[in-house]
Amino acid sequence: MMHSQKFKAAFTDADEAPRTLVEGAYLQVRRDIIEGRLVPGEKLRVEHLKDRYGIGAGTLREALALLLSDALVIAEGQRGFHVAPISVRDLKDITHMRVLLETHALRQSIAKGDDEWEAGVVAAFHKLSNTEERLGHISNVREWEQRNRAFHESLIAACDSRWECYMIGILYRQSERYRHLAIVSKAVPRNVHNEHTKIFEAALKRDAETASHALEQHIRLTFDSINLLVPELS
Amino acid sequence: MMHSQKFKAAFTDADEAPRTLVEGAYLQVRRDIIEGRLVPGEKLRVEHLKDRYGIGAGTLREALALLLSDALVIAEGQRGFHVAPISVRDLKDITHMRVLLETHALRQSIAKGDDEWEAGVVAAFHKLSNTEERLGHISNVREWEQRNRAFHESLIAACDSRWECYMIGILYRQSERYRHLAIVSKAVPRNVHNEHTKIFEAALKRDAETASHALEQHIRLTFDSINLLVPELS
DNA sequence: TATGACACGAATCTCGAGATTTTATCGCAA
DNA sequence: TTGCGATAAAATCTCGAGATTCGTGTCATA
Repeated sequence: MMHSQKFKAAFTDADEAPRTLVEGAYLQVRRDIIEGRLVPGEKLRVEHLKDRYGIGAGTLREALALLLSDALVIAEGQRGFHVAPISVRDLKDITHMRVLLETHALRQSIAKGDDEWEAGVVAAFHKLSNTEERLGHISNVREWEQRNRAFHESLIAACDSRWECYMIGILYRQSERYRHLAIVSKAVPRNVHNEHTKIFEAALKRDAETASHALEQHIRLTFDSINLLVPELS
Repeated sequence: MMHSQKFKAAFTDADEAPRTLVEGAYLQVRRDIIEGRLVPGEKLRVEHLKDRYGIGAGTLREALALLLSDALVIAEGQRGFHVAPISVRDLKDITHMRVLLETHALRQSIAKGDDEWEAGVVAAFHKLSNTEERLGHISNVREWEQRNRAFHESLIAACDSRWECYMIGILYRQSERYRHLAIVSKAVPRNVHNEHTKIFEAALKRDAETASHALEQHIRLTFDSINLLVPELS
C-alpha cells in the first residue's frame, strides 16, 4: 500500500538501488555530508558539484532539495544551498530528543512486541556483535554503522507510530554525522558493545525500566564524547 | 546567524515574500494541499501542474521535492509525485505525537518562560479571540488558521529545543489539513474558544498540570471530530 | 475466454543554455 | 589607509527540448 511507503526515504538506508539520477545523487551527497567530506556550513555550489557527481545542474538541485527533509542541507532563496551547520548546542538538542522519543518507542515495543519482534532484535544484535568483535581492528566502519542502525531500528520495530519512527530516523541520521566526528577524532574510547548488550538483555527480559535507562545512557554517551572534544558552554 | 534559520521553512508561515519561483510554487502547492484543492492520494502530474502554476517543469519538480520535508507529498522513482494520503490511523498517530510533544514543550515553556513569553501568549490569545468572536459568521477562516497557529506557537515559544519546535510545526501542518476536512464537512460543533481560554488561563497561572491537560483535550478533539465523521476501526 | 506480446501515447526524468541576482574586484576620492 | 561606487565575474535560478520509462489498449494465440 502506498501509505506504508510514506516514510521510507528518510528512515531506511539505500535498501533499494536508486532508480533515478536524482535518487542516486541524493544518496551520494547524503553520505558525503554524514561522513564529513562535505564540511558543516560549507556552501554547496551547484555549478561545481554537478561535475563532481557527473549530473546536470537541475538534477542536482532537486537532490539537494530532497536533503532538506533530513535537515542535512539548508536553502535560502537566491543564495543557494549550504551543508547544515553543527554545534554543541544542536547535538545537545538532538540528544535530548532522541532520549525522549527512542525510550518512549522502546517502552512501547517492549510492551507490545511479539515473537517476531524478539527474533528481529536477536538477529540484529547478533550481526552487530560480530562486527563489533572485528572492530577492534577497525575493519569496516561503514558496515558497523549499517548494523548499528539496524539494531536500533529493530529495538523499536514494534512501535506502532509511523511518525515516531520517522522522527527517530531523522534524528538518528543527524547524530550519525556527529558520531563520525568523534570516531575520526579518536575520542573517548567507549565500550559500545557493552552498552548494546545491556540494552539487548533488558529488552528481551521485557524489563522496560532497565532497558530504557540503558538506552538513555547509550545515547547520552555520544553527546559526552563530542562535548569533551570541544569544551564549550553546555 | 545561519543556524537560527535552519528550521524556518517548515515551521513558520509565509512571513517573508518568496524570493524565487520555487519558493512561491512551494507555498502555493502547500496551501492547495492543506486546503484540499489537491486531493489526498492524487497524482501530481508535473506536465499539467506546470501550466496551472505558470512555471517550468524543473522548477515545479524542485518545489515538490521541498514538500517532502513537510510529508505533504511523496515521491517514488520513475513514478512521479503524489499528494500524501490520509487515513484515520494516520490522524490518530499525528494526534498521539502532538500530545506527546506539545504538552512536553508547554510544560517546559511554563517552567522557563519569562515576561516576554507571557506577553507573547497574551498578545496571540487576544488576536485569536477577536477573530473567534467574529467567526460566528465565518468571516475569514484563513485568518483564524493563521492566528490559531500563532497562539499555539506562542505557548511553546519558551521551549529551548529547536528540534522539538521543528517537529511540532510539521505535525501542526499535517493536522491543519485534517482540520480543514472537519470544517468543510460541518462536523461536530466545538467551542474552540472555550478550549483556548482554558489553556491560556492555566498557562498564565503557571499551572503546568492543568494547562497540559487542557491542551491535550484540545488536540484530541480534532481527532474525535474527524473520527466521528468516518466511523471506522480506531 | 483468458493470456501474453507489442506498440502507441503519456509522463517522468535529464540536460544545456539563457536570464537574473549576488558576490568579488578594482579604481578613485576623501 | 579607508571607504565607496562602478564594473566584471560567478553563481543561482529558470525554461524548453530531448531521451528514457511507464501505463494502456489492441490483437493474435492457445
